[in-house]
Amino acid sequence: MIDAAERLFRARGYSNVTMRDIALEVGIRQASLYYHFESKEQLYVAVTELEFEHHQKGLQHAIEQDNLRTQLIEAATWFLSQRPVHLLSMLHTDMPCLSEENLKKLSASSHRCIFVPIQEMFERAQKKGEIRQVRSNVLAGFFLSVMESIPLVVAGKELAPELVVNEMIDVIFNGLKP
Amino acid sequence: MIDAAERLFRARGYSNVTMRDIALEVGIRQASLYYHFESKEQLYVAVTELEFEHHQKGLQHAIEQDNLRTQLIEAATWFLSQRPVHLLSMLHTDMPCLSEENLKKLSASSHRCIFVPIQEMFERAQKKGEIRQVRSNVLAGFFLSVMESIPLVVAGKELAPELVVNEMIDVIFNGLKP
DNA sequence: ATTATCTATAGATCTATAGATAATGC
DNA sequence: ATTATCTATAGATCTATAGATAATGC
Repeated sequence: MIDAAERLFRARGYSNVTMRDIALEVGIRQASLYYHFESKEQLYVAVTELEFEHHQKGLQHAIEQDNLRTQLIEAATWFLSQRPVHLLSMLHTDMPCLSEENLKKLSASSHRCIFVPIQEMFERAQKKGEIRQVRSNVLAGFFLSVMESIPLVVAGKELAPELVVNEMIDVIFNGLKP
Repeated sequence: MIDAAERLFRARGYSNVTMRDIALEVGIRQASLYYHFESKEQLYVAVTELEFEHHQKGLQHAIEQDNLRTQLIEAATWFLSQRPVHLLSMLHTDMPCLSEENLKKLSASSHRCIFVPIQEMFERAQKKGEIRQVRSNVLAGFFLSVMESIPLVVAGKELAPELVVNEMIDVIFNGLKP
């Protein structure tokens, strides 16, 4: 049930999924969903929060690596192994449909579970002298937005996502200079 | 009218804007919109296509620069001077609400007007030996997705977008190596 | 005569609630 | 007795159409 809702919300966005769509996927009637969740909004918030925490756990393995390059590759591998989060779409299109309170809750959640772990990878690498000083929040946004764009860049071509990730991480480290 | 629709669609997405919202913004009644546009979908397509062509024109100035670094800075400056396109959200959340035909039309439009111009900047720079060989479509996706994320990274902080752009372009050229 | 608006409303959804019903566990 | 479903439906939108009306241009 949570899983069906997650799949649909992530694929189409909050407003483009109806309670009927979710019920159909689960194999029950639309009204029956209200026995488990008090509203569509609450269902969305519950599902999305679990998803964020799931990613936080999934990123642990990447964090445990001992150098930034391996950390980023593992983080990218993790994201590619999961359903796309479409974080930018979520923040831009879905969140404003929610109540002020839920918006704050989910924004904080996405920040804590996804943004901060990546940001801290960069910060630790800077402290160890692995990379030079660039605002760590810029780098985290940079990395995450590029992750979001991979499905799009790959779409249509016979191009392996892992290959794109490698090329991308290589650019982050070595730049484009010849 | 086109402008009001564009502002609303871009700010909230196709499904979260009603014809009533647009009419209210314009100062007429909802039904009156149907004198000018045969449907909500057609209005969205018209508005969005104009927007893409507007960006194509705006990117011309960047293309005319004689080295990649200046081209990217001018392109970034252009995007920051305009309402955010939220291209990723559009492609992911809005487009699937349209008919097959309109979806193809707008996908092609966004590719031709926005993606290709950036991609060609990278390709020309590679031919001139300014940068090393990395798949140009990966680089274009890379650059555009990072542009999309800037409003988000900047949000809340007292951080100038231009500063973020500079840091970002510097990373693209020189990498993060110390 | 044409153009651009308006009012009114049909028809389709969508969320959410009320109350009935069947199955399960004590 | 509790749990999880169901049917039915109220109430709120939303898109789009029909037909009336006012203003403009010949």
